Amino acid sequence: MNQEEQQFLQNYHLEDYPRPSVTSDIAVFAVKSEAGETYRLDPKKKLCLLLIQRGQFPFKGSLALPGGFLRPNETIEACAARELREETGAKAPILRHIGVFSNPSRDPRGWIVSNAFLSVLSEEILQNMQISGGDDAAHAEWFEIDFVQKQDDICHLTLKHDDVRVSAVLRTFQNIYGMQEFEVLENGGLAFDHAQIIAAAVSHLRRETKQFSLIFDFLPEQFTLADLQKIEELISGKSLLASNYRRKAENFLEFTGNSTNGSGHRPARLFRRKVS
Amino acid sequence: MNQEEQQFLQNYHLEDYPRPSVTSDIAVFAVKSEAGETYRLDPKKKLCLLLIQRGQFPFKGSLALPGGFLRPNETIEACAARELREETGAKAPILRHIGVFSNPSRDPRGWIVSNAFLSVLSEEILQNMQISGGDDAAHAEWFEIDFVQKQDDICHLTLKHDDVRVSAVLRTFQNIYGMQEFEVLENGGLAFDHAQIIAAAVSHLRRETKQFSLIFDFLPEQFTLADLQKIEELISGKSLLASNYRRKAENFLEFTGNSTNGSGHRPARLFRRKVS
DNA sequence: CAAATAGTGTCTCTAAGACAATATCAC
DNA sequence: GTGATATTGTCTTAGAGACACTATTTG
Repeated sequence: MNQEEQQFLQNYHLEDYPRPSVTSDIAVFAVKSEAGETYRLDPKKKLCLLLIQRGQFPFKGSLALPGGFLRPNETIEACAARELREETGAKAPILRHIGVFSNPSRDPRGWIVSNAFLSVLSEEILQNMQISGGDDAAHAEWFEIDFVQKQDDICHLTLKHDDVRVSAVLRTFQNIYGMQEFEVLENGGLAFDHAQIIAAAVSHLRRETKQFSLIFDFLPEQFTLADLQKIEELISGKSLLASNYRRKAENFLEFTGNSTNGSGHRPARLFRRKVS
Repeated sequence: MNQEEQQFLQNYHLEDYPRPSVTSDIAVFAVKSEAGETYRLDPKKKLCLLLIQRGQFPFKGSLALPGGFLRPNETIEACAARELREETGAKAPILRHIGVFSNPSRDPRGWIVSNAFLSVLSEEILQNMQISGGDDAAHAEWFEIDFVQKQDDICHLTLKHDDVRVSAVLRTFQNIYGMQEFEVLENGGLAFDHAQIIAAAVSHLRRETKQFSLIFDFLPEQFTLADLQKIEELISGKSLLASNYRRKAENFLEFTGNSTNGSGHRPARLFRRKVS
């Protein structure tokens, strides 16, 4: 670096120009088993999303995605991982950046650009984890999520936990630059533009699981083909024929040599993800 | 909004917390025809990327992607479109957000988070456009781009214009969150982390054209199957059999009723993108 | 044995790769 | 006709969807 450049940098002050605040918001998904199974029946499973109840203004008391402000000397991914850990106690093994939400009026506090992330936790990690609200969050909890595209381009997003139930309505369309986007018609009480971010996250998750990416992150190291298929069905919202799914999945799996037992029916072989 | 919330917002000052500057950088691709064709031979075509030569520090004189700072009251997409227009005179019909680059040391001026975009221009638009450097740019020019993955995970990026030639070397890997990423081994004189951004853009462009997305944006409204195939070949770096490509492409096309003529060989039917 | 889930085999249909053959223009 | 590109057809192989059938466990 020459002297002229050093001079330039010394006289250059980023603070002289307007800057937004930057945040990460994280949509964390997991599949949870229902406790109440009867003899020999497999446990029911649900696709869940981690939400916090906001303890502070704005949107105090509303449900929101965990997230927070980018700090100096960290990347946006590190910020997402840190905020998730601080607000919920969850340690994210994977993170996918799914979009930037920069509508100038998206936050009543002012000019805040949000980076949306998608993460996935396995039920195994879930059980060893105590989700807990941090300073900014009154409470973190798993909500059963349901996202369906009704007639035309109208999507219904439903989130349930015990007697708490949130229903948002969105419209999907192509923006002027050719990208699929969601517009919130009713936010159902969700904070900020988080209904829109959740819709984008589900959409992204569906794309990735279909091609055997992200789907393994829902499962422990060893799992059965039925486990894998159930997750694909939960996420896509469609039911599949086991024989065909098995054939397709086999390319991505290797047999561990182990099997399940004590299940009241034929044991299932346990597989793990093939490294390839 | 209740009074308590109003009070909160009045006392809340985003400026009390550290904030980064935020920029957009845009990788604009186009296919350009070579002038020197002989009788009856189709013109040669090249995949090109729009670069500017920086007129200011830092990286004064280096090649860089067009881009600039996010301003109040605009979305990050609007910022990308505006900067592209200001710096090069190009009006982007499409824009794809391809990633956020937030390494704290990526810019010597300080804490700057960059949003990378991908855009595509048709040769038709190209001809009606006078690319011109704006205030920040000494010069905007189209560079023939070549991006190949050699043995293992090493990628070579080459950019050529007349006697100017830039060669960068990158390594591709999965980051700790499971995403494909590029690490710059030699930046070949490109400014900032732009070699990394260009690699991500090419990678994204290849994914999208393969599924008949973005590919039509290179072409005028009416085009022949050979036009379409040539672009797919330029982007993917592989050559295809016309008969097979035709069969696959037909699902996305509709015949206009028109044909080419005066080309010295059998006329080709002109198609347009099927709306479906 | 019955209930419940695991796993195999096969038929059909569609899509993709390879490649041969024919068509049509300008000179 | 020749050179160049456009277009059609066909053979083969790989993969997905549908579905019938067999296998193995526990109470």
